[in-house]
Amino acid sequence: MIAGNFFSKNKMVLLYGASLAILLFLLKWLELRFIIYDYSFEIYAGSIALIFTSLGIWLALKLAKPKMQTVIVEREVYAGADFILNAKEQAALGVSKRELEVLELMAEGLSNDEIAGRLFVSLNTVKTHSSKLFEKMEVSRRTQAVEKGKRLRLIP
Amino acid sequence: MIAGNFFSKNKMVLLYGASLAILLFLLKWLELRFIIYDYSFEIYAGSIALIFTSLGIWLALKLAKPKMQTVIVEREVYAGADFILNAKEQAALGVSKRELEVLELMAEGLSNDEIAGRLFVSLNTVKTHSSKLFEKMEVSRRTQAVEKGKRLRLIP
DNA sequence: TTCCGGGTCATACTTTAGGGTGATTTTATC
DNA sequence: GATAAAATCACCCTAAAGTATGACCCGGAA
Repeated sequence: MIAGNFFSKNKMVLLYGASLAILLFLLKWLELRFIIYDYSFEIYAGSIALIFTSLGIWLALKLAKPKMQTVIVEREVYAGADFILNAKEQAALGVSKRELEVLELMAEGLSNDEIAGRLFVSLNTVKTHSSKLFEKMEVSRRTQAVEKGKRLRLIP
Repeated sequence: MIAGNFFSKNKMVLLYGASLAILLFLLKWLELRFIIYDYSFEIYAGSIALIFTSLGIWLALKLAKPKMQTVIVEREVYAGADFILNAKEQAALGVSKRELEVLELMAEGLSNDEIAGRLFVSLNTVKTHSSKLFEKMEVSRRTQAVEKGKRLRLIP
């Protein structure tokens, strides 16, 4: 992409040079035909113009180069910071705080054993919590609990 | 698109050529009017150099401008309702359509057996799909797969 | 004080999920 | 038509999840 642009730019410069040369020759020809004042002066002026134009181009390209390296790639930040717990649903289902904690960790994809480690309790305790949670939420699997929990806004 | 670019570039060149011709003619005209090449040849040459250098700079900047427009800013606010599958991630992970279907049903909280019934395939097939899916997604549990799938926008 | 709900833990058991291997068939793709 | 990828299915085994039951502790309410 960048190399392509550079190539096209060079191409442009060359094209410009060619057209300039053609123009100058055309001028020269016209000059020779109609007004022949100073022969060597025209060549001198033309070459000066050519050289300094190319110098200007080169200078500008050289100076503008660092300016063009603005490559910005922005990705999403996974918004959803605005989570408010649906306390009514929680109360309606009779889900306790601890059970909600378990549900949250379930949603993160943790196993019962990992949840036990996270909450500093035994595996059996987590199992008890999850069992009661499933009963209260009227589901039979952790995946269902997570899905329903997200739907009822018990978890983000 | 490409033809258009080329045309506009050529247009630029032609425009430049025209302006160059005009400038040269103007110079010629000035020359004829005041006859400056006798005593101030240096001034003449210097002004030519100056004019054409700035012309070159201007030209180069003009041509370099479209290069700066290649900046693509991708901002996502994650509205929620409009789900668009992240095909890049799917391709990057090598997740097939069928595996995505299984993942979707997993996210709904269905068991492997239920997924098998939904897709009219055997339980073993679902297991194979899920196994490959987990391998590709680099997870080890369905809950993790669902969580990561939602995060990478493979599923709503 | 008694009672109850929440939290803790344990044991035993069943079900589901997941890993590994191998095979066949369909479907693109070159 | 050969090749590769996807989809299908089976069997075996282990790990994890889920069910059932019982027990203990603790703090607040009746």
